[in-house]
Amino acid sequence: MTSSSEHTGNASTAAGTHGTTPAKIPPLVSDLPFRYGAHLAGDIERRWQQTWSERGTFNAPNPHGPLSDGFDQVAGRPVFFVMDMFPYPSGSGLHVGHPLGYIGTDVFARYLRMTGYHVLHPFGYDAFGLPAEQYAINTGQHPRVTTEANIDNMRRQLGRLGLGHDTRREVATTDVEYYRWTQWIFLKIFNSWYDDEAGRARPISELIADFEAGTRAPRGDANPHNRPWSALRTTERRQIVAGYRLAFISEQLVNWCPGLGTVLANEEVTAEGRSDVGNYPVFRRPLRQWMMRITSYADRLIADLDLVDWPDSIKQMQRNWIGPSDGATVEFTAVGSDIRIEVFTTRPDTLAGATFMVLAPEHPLVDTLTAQAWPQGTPIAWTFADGIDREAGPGTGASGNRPAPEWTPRAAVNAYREYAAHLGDRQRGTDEIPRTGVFTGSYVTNPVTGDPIAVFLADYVLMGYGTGAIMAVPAHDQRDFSFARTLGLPIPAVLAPDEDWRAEHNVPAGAEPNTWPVAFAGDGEYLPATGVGPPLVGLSKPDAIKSTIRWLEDVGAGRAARSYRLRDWLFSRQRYWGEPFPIVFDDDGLPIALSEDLLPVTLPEMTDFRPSAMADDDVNDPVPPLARVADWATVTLDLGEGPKTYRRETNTMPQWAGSCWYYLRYLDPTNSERFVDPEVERYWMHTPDGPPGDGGVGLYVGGVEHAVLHLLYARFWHKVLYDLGLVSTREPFKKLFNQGYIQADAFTDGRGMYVPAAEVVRTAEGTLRHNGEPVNRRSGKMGKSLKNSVSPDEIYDSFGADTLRVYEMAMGPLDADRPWHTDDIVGSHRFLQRLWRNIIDEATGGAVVSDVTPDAEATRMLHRTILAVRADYTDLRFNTAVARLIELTNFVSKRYGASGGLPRELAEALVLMVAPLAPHIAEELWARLGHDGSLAMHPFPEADDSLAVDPTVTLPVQVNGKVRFTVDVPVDADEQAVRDLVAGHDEYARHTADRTVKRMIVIPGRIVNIALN
RNA sequence: GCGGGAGUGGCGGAAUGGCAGACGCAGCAGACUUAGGAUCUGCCGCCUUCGGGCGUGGGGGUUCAAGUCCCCCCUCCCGCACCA
Repeated sequence: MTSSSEHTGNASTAAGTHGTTPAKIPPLVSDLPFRYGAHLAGDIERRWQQTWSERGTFNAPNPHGPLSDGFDQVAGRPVFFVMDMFPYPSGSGLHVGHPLGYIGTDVFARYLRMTGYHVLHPFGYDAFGLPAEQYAINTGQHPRVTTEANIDNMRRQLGRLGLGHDTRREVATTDVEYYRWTQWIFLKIFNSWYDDEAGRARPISELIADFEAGTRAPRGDANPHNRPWSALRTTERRQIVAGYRLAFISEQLVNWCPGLGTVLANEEVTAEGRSDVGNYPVFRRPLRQWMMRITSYADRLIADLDLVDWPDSIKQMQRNWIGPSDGATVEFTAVGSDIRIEVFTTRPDTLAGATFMVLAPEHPLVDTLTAQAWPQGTPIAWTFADGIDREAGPGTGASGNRPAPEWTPRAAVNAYREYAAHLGDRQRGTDEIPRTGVFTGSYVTNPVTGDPIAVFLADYVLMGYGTGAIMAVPAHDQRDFSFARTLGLPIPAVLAPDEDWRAEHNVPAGAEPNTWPVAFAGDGEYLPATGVGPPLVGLSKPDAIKSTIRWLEDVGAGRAARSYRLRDWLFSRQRYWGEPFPIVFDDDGLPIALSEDLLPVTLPEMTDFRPSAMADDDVNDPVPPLARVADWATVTLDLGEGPKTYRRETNTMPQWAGSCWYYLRYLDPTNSERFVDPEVERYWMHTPDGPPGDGGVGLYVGGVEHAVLHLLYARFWHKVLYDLGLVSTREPFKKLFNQGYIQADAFTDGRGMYVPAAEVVRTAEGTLRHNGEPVNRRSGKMGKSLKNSVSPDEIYDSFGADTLRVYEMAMGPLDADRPWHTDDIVGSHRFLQRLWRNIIDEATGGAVVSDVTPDAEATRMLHRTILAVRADYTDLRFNTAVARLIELTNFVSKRYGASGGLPRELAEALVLMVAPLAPHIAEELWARLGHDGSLAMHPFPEADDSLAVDPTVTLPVQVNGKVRFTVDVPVDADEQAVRDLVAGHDEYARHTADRTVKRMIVIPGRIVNIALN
């Protein structure tokens, strides 16, 4: 799961005295052998990491099966599954921004263990896909080699952070034993169909059984043969069934990226029409590709967002991405033939104003509809709308504005389709986009008015949305309006604009719509209409829509419909480094699923695995690298009909496939019989008290960049698995949390190129320079492209991993972006140093604690801190937890620093509370305080509410809302006692002299406010 | 344009409607020091005639009391964007 979106900008965030990246900070040295510094921290951290590893401290036993050793000791505990979005093993290693979320989940998981939970916290690597393959190509190595090396490096860097993962469960999506199950799940999806009536996926065998039994007939659009099932040939039947599968091959207009040599999903293409990976141009072209029918789940993907505890912003992004809109389909019949064209509209109420129709250039009926000759009186403008190259096209004619005789509708349509296919970048713009299009020479009949209306092709109608055709109502839709203006089409009004709109656009009442500056898209009064449509005058918009839909259904010209922005998921890639499909083809070209016992289909070794280079305008079908492995691409198998030669599918699965289900494999990573044991799955994924089907990963932390990619795909797969009874919860991730990004100053030179931030120096005059040249500072997400990365290794060496952990948690709320300042880390280091010095004699290394009972104030401080820190950890507010712990540490060092050491009770509570944040130093202190073993499972300190309260409280006294003085009152003083005390105070007399006291408000334990006139 | 989020000291950030600025960095003063980028102590929003006044993007409002709730506006960030 790779992020490639860098967000830069906001140069002002880093203004001020901070910001320059300092030279490397040498480790702090000291004569005292047991002073807590980088050296000692490194020593402590190495030892404890080794101890945890040897003892398997963070191994979480399963209820049964191979990983169940030690389950008896945790049986009966509440269960919690904490998970990070696994990384793609980048070649450039980690920077300090990467582990932010990993530290967060580790702190949380460690806290949960100390509060009695049985915690599963695994980790893994998302190692297939474009970024890994591009890296391998760039370095001239095999992706398996680079991937393994990168994983090793990341494991080492993360290992030094002391993350408490159950390392036995580590998975990489590229492991054969992992991707065999990815292929297995693909087969489950391939062998399923969506039963709209049941509202769920079902095995394809049940559909076939229905067809066989005659209890269900194939849908009309799935059965072009128009014969009953019993009369169909085997190939025809297979074709029909293929049209139902959730994974299917389809010729679609896809995003073709010659630069990467592969097609891409919509989600992988930027708004600028370029690839998310590599920023290459992307073109639309029709290709036969694997698709996944995610659109069948559109409603459930929206509805079930109500089941999960996710940030509202992410839920909203998913809703927007799925983008449901309600309306109707309306059928128009062609004039002079019985061809029927279906359009989708959200405004059936404006049907009477539809004066033309527009098809997407790729619409399948275009050829059929294109006329032989231009109808009499066709305006010249309709025959070559802007966009067709007049210089090159045959339509220019000698005079330059009159079509030549050979400029037929066919020629115009073909020229326009050619033009539309080569539109690269999506044009942006907020206002007017130049409208282009061409007349097909055909007319259809408006079912309400009975008028013939012209059918155009225009690129503003998209094949992928609705039906790929629209009825154009220029008076009430801005796009149709500007198209009508360009081509001189009529613009009759269905609704009268309201006064506000007329005033805003300076339109007099009753003005002709073709004098309006823009279309009126708002709500207004319906005008009396001619024709046979339903009466709408006086109705509200929703009622008019309902009324029209009822009318359409009555006359058989349409029905209510819902359309989605979401497209089906383009699931194949013409690349090497991905999961091979468990699919072969026979002579009739229909896909055949391999049986489960033929899994895994392993990726063949290739020395030249690069995608076939293709020019931007090459219209040949791309040849995937696997197609070049001849002895792999064809295979002889016995699939029940005796040994036959088959052609393998040579595309590979997209990067997202492996990440769609890895959370399930963590649960049972060594299972060779199943993708996950059902009992183990229920144990970890189930929410004990929730409704049936409720549950999911207890906490899932990752970046916001996956809001509509991974998180949508994974939910889709999970729902298919749920429908098939293979998992027990409706949603995969119960709670989602998005950690922020670490920002860092970046610097550009005079040419606007980034220069390495580490080499920028601040001169004596305060200007920033690189190699003597002045540079500009801006801020952006830390990363290679901005040349502002800081490696965690540098920080480990200068301060230790515990300091880095505390710093990253203290910087701010976990979900907020925050700027990295190496200068600030020293504060976190000082905190740990002070904690250490409070307990350890820096000369001898021995613990110095006393057996005295903490005094009342210290006890109060301790119990208040326990209360606050527990709440902070529970709610992932680690920044305020750190602040509380620093406060307590500072307090006890002042109170007990000069005496014979901290009271043991205080020291131990402090160590235990710090442990989730800074586990190595905490373990070391715990050991030096005389304890055997790890504190990882030691109960977290409990607060006693009664000890946390102060017997007297200082109440602020406000006069007219401003604090003027304070009074000390017993904590249990009643309101009257407080009143008397305040009224008798000297300051009271001073502030109320010459004034009338209107009221005195006493909020016991909180505040007093005196309201004067 | 549509949808979402955020504006608090020099900086990062705290504040169930109840003392705005916890905690950290930076800064200032002092102690200990050959030394300090170590440690310790204190100060640290702005203005001030030292009474106090002003302060959470701007303007209104509700309230005894508003960073917090309501209305209007401004700026910035993120997502989507010809989706009929």
